[in-house]
Amino acid sequence: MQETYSISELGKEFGITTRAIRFYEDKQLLSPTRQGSRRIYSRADRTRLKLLLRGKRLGWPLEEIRSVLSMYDAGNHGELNQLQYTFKKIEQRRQQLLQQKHDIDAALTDLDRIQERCVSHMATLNRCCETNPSPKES
Amino acid sequence: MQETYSISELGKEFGITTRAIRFYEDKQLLSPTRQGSRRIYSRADRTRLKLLLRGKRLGWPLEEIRSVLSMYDAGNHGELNQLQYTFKKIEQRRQQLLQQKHDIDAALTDLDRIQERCVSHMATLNRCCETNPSPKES
DNA sequence: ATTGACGTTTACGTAAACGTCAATATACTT
DNA sequence: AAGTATATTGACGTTTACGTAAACGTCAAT
Repeated sequence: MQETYSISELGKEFGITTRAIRFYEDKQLLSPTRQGSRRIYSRADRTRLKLLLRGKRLGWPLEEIRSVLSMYDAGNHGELNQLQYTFKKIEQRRQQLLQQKHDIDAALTDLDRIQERCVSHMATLNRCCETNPSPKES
Repeated sequence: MQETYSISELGKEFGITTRAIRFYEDKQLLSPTRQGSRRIYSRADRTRLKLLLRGKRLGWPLEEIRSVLSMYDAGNHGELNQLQYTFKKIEQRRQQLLQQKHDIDAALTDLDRIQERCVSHMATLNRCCETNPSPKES
């Protein structure tokens, strides 16, 4: 496992363009160090990117992803009010995630039903016009 | 429960603008009947809209939502190849949903950890400067 | 010395998903 | 008849999330 990564390495690993990665930096989601003008990504940076992409798969806009990523940083320090605020924010996020989970379960149930209907209709078609009656081994 | 709905009724019920609803129609996601020029939404139309919004909560682009909605229609009829195609598509969608579910579980676990760290740090703060030592009832 | 791979910034383009008027029509109410 | 509420289409604007060049730097290998 490497210590640092170039921008194109990360791009290849995660299947995104370097343009996208630079864009995320522009939006304050990443902040790699530099060697001259070149970006050097640490393991922590890589993890951040990974989390970012997970957020994307869950359909979050970048702005929300940014606020979630800030929670990862904010859990350890800061003043009492800040921590309480973070705590609350996390609760809200949790509720949204549970809502999404319900939506997923509902969608999966729906897909089950549709697939069943699909199968039974295919069976009907097979009974109606038997062009391919139980193939035997040669 | 009503038989039909106006566009603004649906908008209010689901917390979206009529502009959005018309936009969805423009994109072939809805197709209400008309009374003159006015849109009349049936229960089936309402259900479709509900499914659409579920897709939105899961972060799907409208184009994907359209293809998913078409599965709901396509399960019952059509030729064998069509049904097999639909079947395959459903499988793909199922995989994506399972992926999302994993992402959600991972995110929930992360939130747990952050919150714990939050709490323990708050406890530390309390031990350090006891400005509010265990309030008693008056 | 040049080629090629990789990197940089700057700038303009674009698709998706609506928002925001404006002008107009229809329907009900007072 | 006039006002109010609700509807329509059409056109243009906006935000998000990048894509797509353009023009240039850097370094290693040929």
